[in-house]
Amino acid sequence: MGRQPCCDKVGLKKGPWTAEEDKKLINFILTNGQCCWRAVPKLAGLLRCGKSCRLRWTNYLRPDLKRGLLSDYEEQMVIDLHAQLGNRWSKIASHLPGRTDNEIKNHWNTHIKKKLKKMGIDPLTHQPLSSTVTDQYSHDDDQQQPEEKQDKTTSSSSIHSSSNSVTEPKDDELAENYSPTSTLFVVDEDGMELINDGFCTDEVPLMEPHEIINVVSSSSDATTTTSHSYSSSSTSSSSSSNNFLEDFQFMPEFEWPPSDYGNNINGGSSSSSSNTTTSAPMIGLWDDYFNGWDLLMDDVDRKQMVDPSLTHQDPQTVLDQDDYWPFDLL
DNA sequence: AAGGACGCCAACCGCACTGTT
DNA sequence: CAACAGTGCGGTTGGCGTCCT
Repeated sequence: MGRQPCCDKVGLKKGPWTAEEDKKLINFILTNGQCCWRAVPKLAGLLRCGKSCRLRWTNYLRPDLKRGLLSDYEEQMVIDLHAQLGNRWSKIASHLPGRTDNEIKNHWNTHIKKKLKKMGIDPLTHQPLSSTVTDQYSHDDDQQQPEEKQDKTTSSSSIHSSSNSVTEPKDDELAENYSPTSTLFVVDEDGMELINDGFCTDEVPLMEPHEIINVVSSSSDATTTTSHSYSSSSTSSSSSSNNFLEDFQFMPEFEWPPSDYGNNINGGSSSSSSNTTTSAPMIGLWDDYFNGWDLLMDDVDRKQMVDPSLTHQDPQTVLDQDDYWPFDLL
């Protein structure tokens, strides 16, 4: 028995989102919060399926998303986490506030994979490519190895031998025990020291001041903050930050969508814009929604006045509450 | 200048998982 | 317990921009 499609696709629009559609979606979510994605397009007046709306929101429209290329530091984190977690992008993304699984997955496939291969590191196993391994796969770099097609029901990490014991630690353990660099020094062909997964020591990313600030600001308890508090907050699509308001207000690298956003939404803008890792906050489409956020915040404040238990709740939490949803479930 | 090749990434597809009835 | 709905997740693709010849 086949699974029914997530939505009736007849008459639904596909392909790139237009600015108008984005506005509708943002406007709707600002007004009503995230709930029942299946109902969203209908209520928001969009000819999209709910799944598409959810994806657009989580991967592109969420205000807490960072844009631009991953920093060296983030890239190193991705490599380390990939060594432990495999292709579980959402798990990896949960350690990188403001980054989405899709973004990380794309970055991995387009940048990191090549980088590692160039360094003689097998991006699958995170081990130095031996001659036999190289021979085995060199004829087709992108051809998936048999092991790469992993049974999703079983762990993927058996092939990631860097820290893999026979018994795989649970994800939570991995997350808690994650440390960015398990020191492994190798000397590459240029005589440069490679550290851990092949990063040249020259490239070992330093924690930038704004990142430190972010760690502090995103931690609910500054006294427990360390420079490696990767798990201090998560803004992944599957989880919401417990300190959304704080993150939202203080996260220094928070970046609004670019002001030329409307001209670039149909793809292709990335290569030019993404070359700048950070820039001054840019207000674009979201300009129109500052008022919306204000209203949202006001609404949260109002709720807090009524219900003190909401004092430290972030808007997302509030929005996620069933009683916030102003519509009857369809 | 033209056009083919390549790189990049937003979006789609379909399966898996979880909760509900 | 089975059927179903809703959502999450990872793999793949389409199309645009840039590079190269």
